[in-house]
Amino acid sequence: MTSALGKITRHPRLSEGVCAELERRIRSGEYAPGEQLPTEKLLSETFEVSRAVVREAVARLKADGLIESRQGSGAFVTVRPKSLNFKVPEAQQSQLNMEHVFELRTLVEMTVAELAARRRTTADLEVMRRHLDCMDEALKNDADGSVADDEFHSAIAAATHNPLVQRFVEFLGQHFSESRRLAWEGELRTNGSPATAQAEHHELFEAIAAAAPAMAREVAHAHLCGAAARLGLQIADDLGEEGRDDAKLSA
Amino acid sequence: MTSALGKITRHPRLSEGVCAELERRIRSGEYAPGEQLPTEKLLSETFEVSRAVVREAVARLKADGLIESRQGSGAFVTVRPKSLNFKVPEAQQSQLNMEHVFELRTLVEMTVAELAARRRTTADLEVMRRHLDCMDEALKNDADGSVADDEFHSAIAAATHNPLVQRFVEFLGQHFSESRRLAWEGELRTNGSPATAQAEHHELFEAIAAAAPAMAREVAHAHLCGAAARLGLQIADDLGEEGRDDAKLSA
DNA sequence: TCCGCAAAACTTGTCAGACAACCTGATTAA
DNA sequence: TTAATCAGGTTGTCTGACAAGTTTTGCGGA
Repeated sequence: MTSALGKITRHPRLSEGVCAELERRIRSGEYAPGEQLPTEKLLSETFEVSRAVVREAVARLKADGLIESRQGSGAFVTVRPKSLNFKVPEAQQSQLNMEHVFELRTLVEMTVAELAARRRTTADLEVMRRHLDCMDEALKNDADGSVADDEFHSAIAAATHNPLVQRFVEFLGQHFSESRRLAWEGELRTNGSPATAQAEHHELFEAIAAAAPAMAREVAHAHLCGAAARLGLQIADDLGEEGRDDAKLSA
Repeated sequence: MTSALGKITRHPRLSEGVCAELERRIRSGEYAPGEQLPTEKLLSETFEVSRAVVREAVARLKADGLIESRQGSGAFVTVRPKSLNFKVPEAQQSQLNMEHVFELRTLVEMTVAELAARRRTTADLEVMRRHLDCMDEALKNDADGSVADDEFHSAIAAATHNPLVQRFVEFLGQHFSESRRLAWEGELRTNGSPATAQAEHHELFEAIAAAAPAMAREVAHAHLCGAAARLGLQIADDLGEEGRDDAKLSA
């Protein structure tokens, strides 16, 4: 029953199969933007499932902003995919994808560190200090400091006083929460990774506390590049080096 | 059957009301992370709706990553909201919120322009050039150049050769697609806004074409600050001015 | 022929009940 | 004590029906 395309695989949740197939058809352009997609009745017959399953799949796609439905009229592919949510492709095993995520993260957190150095209040600094101490403690006791690690980065983002920026930094950070726990608890520990990272954290904190934006930016860059390297990710190194930017021009 | 008494409002889609109420309870901590939330049967009785409605609301929250359900066991609030999607709060009317979005956008696109100046190929430049010409044309003919505007910014992001970065830039840009169309067609047009913006676009293109990262960053900053001002948004101006960063320190 | 308007025919939204698949905890037997 | 079994609860799916809203149809009148 699982012919190549157009059908749905049966074993997982039925609605997920329908959902995936519908999403594929929309993204492939088989259902064009603005077009009305088949009625729930027709879809349920096509996929050989009940209408309830189709409705659940459609509900999910509505939540994702891919389709809109009007009672009595039908369901339509959203004209301008004003998808109000941003999601990272599921292919998380992909090394390349993780490198892309990490580059975006680096790109953002560098400027975030810079802004934090300009905007941080003493209250912001206290929060950072607390999480920094937590990590120091964890380092001494061979404990897991990954949570404090997360929260330290989050505290820096909070110092921009832009809640959206903070949420985005947290969002990106979540993609590496596993990696970070491994760095604190796994084999990498014996490698001295946490100690190195913590030294960088101290540098970063000092730069922000000293209200030195350019330095904070630079240190954040170094820290994130180091973190990427420790995770075995290769990211381009052309993000930093503010000073010699346009020197390259003549070359 | 009879409508809610302070529970859920009835007029919109019934499932949306349930969804909103459940999300509120989760975010408020009433349903703590990891906790099992009430059974569908119980929820349907509480809200006085059918189980189908509850299921649809739950499906949406599952799609958002707030809850997970296991057949036979129950539905649980996701322990660490590893929400694999990032969404901007719905309160779009909020001026403050839009300013936060715009600041995030500025923050990202500045560095994106910088990266584009380093990584762009001649093919990338051609694409930018095409959209730039489109806008020139639209400017002459009093036509709508907002689509080309979108695509110009997207083309710059594409020149980073990081698809995730491109998607994120497009995502943030979508939040201003309406505003941008108004700028091209509405009252702002008589104000000369599109002409000013287009001049900045040319500058940005030149900087990227000349492989001048620092200049591209600076120009992008100016362009976005200008765009914010034209939209009546007030965003902080402490994002640019790389050169005199640490001069402030002594002050 | 053309127009206006009401009825018919869909389509989505909601409801109700039932069964299947699955998990959990308690009971019972070895 | 330990292991198998059973009963109850929970989500997943199915079926059929009606409510609410939209679109098309078709008829009567101009």
